Amino acid sequence: MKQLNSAFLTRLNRHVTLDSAERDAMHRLEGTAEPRSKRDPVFAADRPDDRIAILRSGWAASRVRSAGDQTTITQIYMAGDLIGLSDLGFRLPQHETTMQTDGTVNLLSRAELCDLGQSHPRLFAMLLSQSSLDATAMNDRLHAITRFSAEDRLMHFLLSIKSKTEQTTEQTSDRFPLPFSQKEIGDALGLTDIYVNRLLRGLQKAGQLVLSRPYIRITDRAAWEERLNFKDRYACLDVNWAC
Amino acid sequence: MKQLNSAFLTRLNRHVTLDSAERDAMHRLEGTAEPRSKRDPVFAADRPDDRIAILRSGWAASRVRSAGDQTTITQIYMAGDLIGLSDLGFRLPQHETTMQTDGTVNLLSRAELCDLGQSHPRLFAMLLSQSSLDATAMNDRLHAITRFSAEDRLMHFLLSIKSKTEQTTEQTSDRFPLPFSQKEIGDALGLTDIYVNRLLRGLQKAGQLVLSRPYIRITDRAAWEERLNFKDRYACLDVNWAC
DNA sequence: CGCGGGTTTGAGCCTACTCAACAGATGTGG
DNA sequence: CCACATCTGTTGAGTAGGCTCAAACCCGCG
Repeated sequence: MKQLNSAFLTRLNRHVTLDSAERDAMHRLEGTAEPRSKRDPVFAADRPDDRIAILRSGWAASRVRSAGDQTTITQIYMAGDLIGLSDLGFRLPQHETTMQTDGTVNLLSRAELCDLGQSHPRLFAMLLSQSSLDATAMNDRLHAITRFSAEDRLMHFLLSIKSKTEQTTEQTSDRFPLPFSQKEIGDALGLTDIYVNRLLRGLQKAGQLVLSRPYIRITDRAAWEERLNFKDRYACLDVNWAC
Repeated sequence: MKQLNSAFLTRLNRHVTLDSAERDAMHRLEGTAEPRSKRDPVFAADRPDDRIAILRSGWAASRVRSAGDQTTITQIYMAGDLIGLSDLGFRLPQHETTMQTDGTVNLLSRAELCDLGQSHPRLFAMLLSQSSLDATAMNDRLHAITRFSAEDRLMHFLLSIKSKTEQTTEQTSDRFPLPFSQKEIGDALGLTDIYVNRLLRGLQKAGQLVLSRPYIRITDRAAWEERLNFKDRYACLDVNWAC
């Protein structure tokens, strides 16, 4: 299979068929890929940046921090995700986004984004769809963190990571990567690293989980989804509404 | 002061100056207002609805529900807010949105939204800005719920409601409306109604709060903002980036 | 070899929950 | 207009889930 040049398009490709003009527009837009190492900021930290990024490979994460070591991981990005949409309404980035693994990104300015909106409204609609998907996933996550027990929260987190990896890569194996320390998982779930550890060990001991760093396998995914009433939003995305 | 016809424009008006063509476009788009009573769904529940709504007056709220009475209020909307952006990527609404007070809404189809994008890209950019603002507020909220103590969570909630009301109405009084039962506040914060009650009474007894249903007054707002390191995102919105 | 980041385990504690009961509103039908 | 049902708010007593503190272990790395 021919490797598409655009990570964003690769993602969309399973939902719509694009004409060649649209493909070309995206390719031109994405330009060249910049490498980033683990822990690097996605955007250079030194200057006010009005750009957005398309993550081409690797994982990234956004954090909110407050007094002391109070940290929350608010977003997790994988190949094809758009980074910086939530900063569009501000002059300065409100979010701190760093690479979670080594990877590459494409940077584009808001002006380029605008041009896209006018010349290819359908692509723009897809962008909106994608961002609505993120918002929906966020709502689900908020609900899980707000109302679930610690164990259910952890399960929900793992299921949603798994769903998202499936959106990105063609992969039928149950095994999927989990490039987070237990502390970081805690920061995503509102738990202590220590408690995350206990939960993981517990699940592993109960045979529900196989942990082989940095990979993980959920033994009986269907049972978990049943138990949590998990909805795979990624699976029912529909971007064919553009005029 | 002349009352603008568009709730969305009224909101934007403090950030940008719009030309008359843009105003006209919005007015045409919004069309007529439909009344809704408290607890009514914003969108008619019976048919798959591909529309989005602009809330013209009153408050609305979105909920996520899971097994039993596990409910989370994920979004709170006030006059001028756009409802349904997070469903754009789906055929069926993923979110259950109901009126929190009596009010009125304007409904528009996705097709109309698309037209707007092409004919008035600047308005579209503002729409994106607005939605990025919501996403940012959501991230802050996630952080608060994830890492704050119950009392801090409640304070954060009240501060953000207050900030949002200021965005909507020109109001210098410290007093602001809080059209939620204690159970609903709990659903927004991940707390029990009983515990919300204890917290509210405690704060009131400590003189930090004055409660006169359905209004509330924060006695020393600055102190709270200091304590929580509260950032008023609404205040620093910048929509002047359209090409 | 020492060092630091991540993981693992134990013991004790506190925050926020549960259950229960009642008082006040609000609303509804006769 | 009252009687009844329901929703909301208030308070008390007891419980437990997830936290804190502390210490060890593992592993890669300089």
